[in-house]
Amino acid sequence: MQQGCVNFVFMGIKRKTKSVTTVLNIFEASHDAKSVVSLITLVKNEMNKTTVYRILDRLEQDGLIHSFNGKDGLKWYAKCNGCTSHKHFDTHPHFQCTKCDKVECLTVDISIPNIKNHNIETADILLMGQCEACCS
Amino acid sequence: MQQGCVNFVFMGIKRKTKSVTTVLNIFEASHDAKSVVSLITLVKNEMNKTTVYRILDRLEQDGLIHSFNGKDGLKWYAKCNGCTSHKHFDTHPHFQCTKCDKVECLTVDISIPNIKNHNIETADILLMGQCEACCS
DNA sequence: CTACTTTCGCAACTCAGTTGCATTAATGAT
DNA sequence: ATCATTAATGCAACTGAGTTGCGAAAGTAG
Repeated sequence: MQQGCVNFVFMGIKRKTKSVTTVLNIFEASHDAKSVVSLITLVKNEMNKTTVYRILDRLEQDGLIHSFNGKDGLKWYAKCNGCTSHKHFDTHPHFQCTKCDKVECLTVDISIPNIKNHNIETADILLMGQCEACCS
Repeated sequence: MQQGCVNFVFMGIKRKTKSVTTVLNIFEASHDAKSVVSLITLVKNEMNKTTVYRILDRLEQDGLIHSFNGKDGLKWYAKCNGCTSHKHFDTHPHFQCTKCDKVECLTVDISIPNIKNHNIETADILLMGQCEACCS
């Protein structure tokens, strides 16, 4: 018998704790992506790093946020417009600034060609260069 | 005054040691990408892991191989056709199989759109799915 | 062969991410 | 409101990729 939080479709999150709310609020506040490392620093007075990792896992399971690797191989998370549904299907590209490291979700569509004898399911696309602030 | 190895344009590699030859031969033998982890295992009887990291660094400086992050954030290297020159300009996509983890350099061109107020310099594109062997 | 300098091996380290377990707290049931 | 259940948390210890410093080994020019 399932209990609570019926709005979380995949039941990654089953109890809405203070920590979960804190993390969710951060993602609501800005749609910019955040590295796990920066998130841990951001909430270090409120919760343990293990908790951060586990909450991010669960939020991703529920399709509320999505993850990808930044240019240094570190893990980043973001809540983009496409993240509202559990039908989260993600080929949208990300942009990371090579000067300030900021990461943005891009709304442009990049078409993935078919590759002979390969079954393509997803794509991670990371564009790199200078962001608006660092361009000028 | 520069010495030796005049064919290495950026002088990452200055001395052709046994270890360098070993690593280069691996990349010559197959154009499939290799993770650093697998390379270290492959040559563990011949050299130290620190040496592997340093040789890969130098070979990349010289444009003989190129690097990128795999789906788990681990570093991979490959020698593709485009790697022959020091004018190595790399937007070619990679493919990683979600079943067997194998990575291939793809020769298809994926066009990167311009992003408003952003200066795009490079792109890491990783397609994922099933490779030829794992499709059937 | 010698001198110079790159490269290597080793050991110790950093840091992201994980795991196990005991404790805490959110939730449904009473 | 209280109780029982079990998800979620904190902590400490761990794993594993990648890095660093330094003394020793080995290429290369002369």
